[in-house]
Amino acid sequence: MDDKVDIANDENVMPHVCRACEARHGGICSVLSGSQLAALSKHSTRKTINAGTEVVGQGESVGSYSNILRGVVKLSKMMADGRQQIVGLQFAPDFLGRPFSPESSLTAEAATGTEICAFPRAVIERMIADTPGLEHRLYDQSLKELDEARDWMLTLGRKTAREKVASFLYMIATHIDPLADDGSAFDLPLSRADIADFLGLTIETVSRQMTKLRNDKIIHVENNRHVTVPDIERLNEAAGND
Amino acid sequence: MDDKVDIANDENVMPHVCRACEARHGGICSVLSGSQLAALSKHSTRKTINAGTEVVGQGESVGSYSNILRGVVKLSKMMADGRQQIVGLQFAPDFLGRPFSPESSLTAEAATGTEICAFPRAVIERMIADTPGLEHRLYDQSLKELDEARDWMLTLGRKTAREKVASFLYMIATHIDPLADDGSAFDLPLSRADIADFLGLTIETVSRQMTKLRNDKIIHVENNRHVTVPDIERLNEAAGND
DNA sequence: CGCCTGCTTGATGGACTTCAACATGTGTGG
DNA sequence: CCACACATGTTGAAGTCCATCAAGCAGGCG
Repeated sequence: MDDKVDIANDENVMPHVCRACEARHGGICSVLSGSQLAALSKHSTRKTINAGTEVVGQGESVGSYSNILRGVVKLSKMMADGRQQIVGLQFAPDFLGRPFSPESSLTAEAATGTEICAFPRAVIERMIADTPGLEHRLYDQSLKELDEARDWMLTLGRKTAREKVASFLYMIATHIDPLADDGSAFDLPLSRADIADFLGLTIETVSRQMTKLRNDKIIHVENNRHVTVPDIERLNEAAGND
Repeated sequence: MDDKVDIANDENVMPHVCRACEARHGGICSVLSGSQLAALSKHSTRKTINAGTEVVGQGESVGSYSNILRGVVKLSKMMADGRQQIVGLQFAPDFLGRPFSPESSLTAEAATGTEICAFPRAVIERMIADTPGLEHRLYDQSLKELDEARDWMLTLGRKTAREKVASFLYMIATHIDPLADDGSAFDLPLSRADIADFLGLTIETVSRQMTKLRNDKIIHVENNRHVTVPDIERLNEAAGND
């Protein structure tokens, strides 16, 4: 009844759906006890989201938070006249949502086919209040996102189009395939239009810089989406990071 | 001896230096008990920092965290060839430092004459571990900074030079003088060079856009630093926020 | 096949940078 | 007190990078 649960016993309480879940390793669920997982899973729903579908709209009130189980979610902001900027990409097993804010200041949209595990706002917020470890885990993610956002500000403000495109490719290469010290291949999770919105460029400029990087043998492209990087350090140089 | 301290008694323990301190209201110290303040103040040192002096350098290991008591601190990143981007501005009573990271990925420099209250890393980190309320307060600030960084990414990536300068002026006006619904006057905390580094522009472009905004009667400038805004809504429009 | 969507390539123009000169203010030393 | 250097900011002219406008290409699908 109280919270002094026997650990072994507690583990047995862990819901079936959570046992094989990716978010248990690295996601916020990794800091929850078996009984907490059980409580949470009662209110959670898994959803599959097609590429291009909006999860949360800019200015909408937010009813739920989620874990990303698979896929890539893009966070973007739009101006009244339609100009758009992608301000963040989130990968599994990131937590999706802005705690303590009743409405969203940005749009979250699936960039690829995506699977999420959604919980009602109130349940998560109560659990945050009760579980310092959970808040710590969320704080850690927000610090990571802040570091990434600031890195990206340097890219947006001071890099050339070529460096921007190279920076984007380098970021994707290291995120998708974290252990690729040398040689790396991946599918781009974003269309040219999305890449342009991420880099503050136009589609045409992105395309042109991609072909230039291809001509310079820094990348190799197949089917417009599949990229191989023979020497990741050369790409990093092209991105302006020395 | 233990932590069950009588509240009234606890308040009496509050150090003299903290009683009149701005950081007790709104700063992280606002969530600490009197005895915690006492423990912290034993290790704290007040410092006055002249404009232009570096507090922490990019890549340096960080020995201490601080509260900003007065002034404005700019956070910036620099590329190997000297290109620079300011990625954040911090005002009193913000907390200065990146918890859980042994070395800084950015440079912190006083933009104006600044006063800080510095604590050793270890003391703060131990106190964070013991005090959920403190971690929550820091989490809150990092969420606020993340929101600001993402707003700024839209500005850097998608706005014109005129809109960028107007956005900067609007941001300063609302930060310095939070209750100015209509009509507002302030001193710019940043030089033209700093503003350019903040906006991803050159000094000359900033200067030109300032004179255009002046000619359009959206702002009025005295002595290059003192700005008055007759109608804050017109400035907000010029910034592209409708 | 025809139409669509996503991507590439080319030609032109414009916004911002670069280079340069000039203005203003401030401190220093004769 | 003026002469001078130096830092900060403004203004002008020329050049460059990227956006815009426009056409064409390749793959998917009714």
